[in-house]
Amino acid sequence: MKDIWKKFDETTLTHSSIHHLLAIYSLLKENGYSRSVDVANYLNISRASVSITVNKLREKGFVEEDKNRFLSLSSKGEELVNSVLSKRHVVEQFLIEALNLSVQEAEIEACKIEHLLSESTGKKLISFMGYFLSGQPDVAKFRQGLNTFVHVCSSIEECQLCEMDCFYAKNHQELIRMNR
Amino acid sequence: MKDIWKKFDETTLTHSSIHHLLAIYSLLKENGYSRSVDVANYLNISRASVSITVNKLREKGFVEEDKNRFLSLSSKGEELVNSVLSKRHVVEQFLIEALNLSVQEAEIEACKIEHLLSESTGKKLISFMGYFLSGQPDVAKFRQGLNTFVHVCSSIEECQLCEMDCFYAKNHQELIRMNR
DNA sequence: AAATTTTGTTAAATATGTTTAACAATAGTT
DNA sequence: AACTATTGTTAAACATATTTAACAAAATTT
Repeated sequence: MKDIWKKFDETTLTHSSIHHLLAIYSLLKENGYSRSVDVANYLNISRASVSITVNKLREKGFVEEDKNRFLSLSSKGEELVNSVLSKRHVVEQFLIEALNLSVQEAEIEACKIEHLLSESTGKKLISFMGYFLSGQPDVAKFRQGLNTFVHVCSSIEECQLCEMDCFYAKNHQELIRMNR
Repeated sequence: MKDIWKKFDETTLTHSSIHHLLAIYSLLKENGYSRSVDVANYLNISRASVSITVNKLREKGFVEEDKNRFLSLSSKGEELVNSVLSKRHVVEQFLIEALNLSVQEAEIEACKIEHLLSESTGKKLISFMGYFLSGQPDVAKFRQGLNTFVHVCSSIEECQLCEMDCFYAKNHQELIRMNR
């Protein structure tokens, strides 16, 4: 019950470690190989830092290293990367298609939260987006309505959407512009 | 362009610090006052840790302390708390209403991402949920369709929603159960 | 083969957020 | 007033992730 706020740090791997894995995956896909120095350049951090992190990831069984120190992902590592990339991808789609964020904004936002979403939430969002992108007539009408809808703040008591002060009202005009 | 993954740490305050502020806010609302020891008990961490963090928050101008060491939020602190609570609240609503998460699950997921969402994304989600909860006939039809919709994975090439392997397919039956 | 560059590691430092233990100051009780 | 309990701070320690600098090993170039 308690300590919900501590779940933020209760991840299998840290944000940083996960991005080491994502880097290895991307480099393998792009170049066919991945060494520590490539990861360092990819992530724009020092070789020393990568050395430490990759060794930990190897010890934990996410990464494998061959005789020439070329890196690859274990099946465990691949699974994690797949899960994170899939979640990132749906979140991006939701932000772009449902909330009208730009591709760049969506990329930034999705990268921050991708690894924090649970597997089940990720799957539910995939299901939601499967419907949202299905092209069904009811969905088309909904989306049309969504694009022309203008949310108006009622009093805080009535409005289910805010706490304390009205967060939304602050930049209402600005938002209308962005939301188009 | 680069270093999108580093934005994770580029927050005004850390997750931990923000939860110190949220604790002070909640305690003030609940009890009318808030001391360091109350924050420590609320967050279930040591007094020592709170002492250090609260002093930093005071130096940074988010927290004020009176002669008797009773804590309060500055306007800057209140603004941040309002923003975070508002974002948490919409995210929870989305997870509950659109994705059918339980209240408990939604609380956990929202707490992890609340402070990471940008202001503009928060507002766009509020607008989206304003429409989603508006009760309009088109929305009602959409939601009906959503609740009966079963997402089926096509091949990865066709499906826009996955990367690498199919993340969704793994527990398809399980998901259908959960999504009801 | 020798010289140079690239790559990976290690050590020392910084920053954050924790802990426990010791201590000081304040508050409450008898 | 004296004792006890509560509260806040400081110090030392640990964990994570980063840096720079020094060094060793490997690969490449001349």
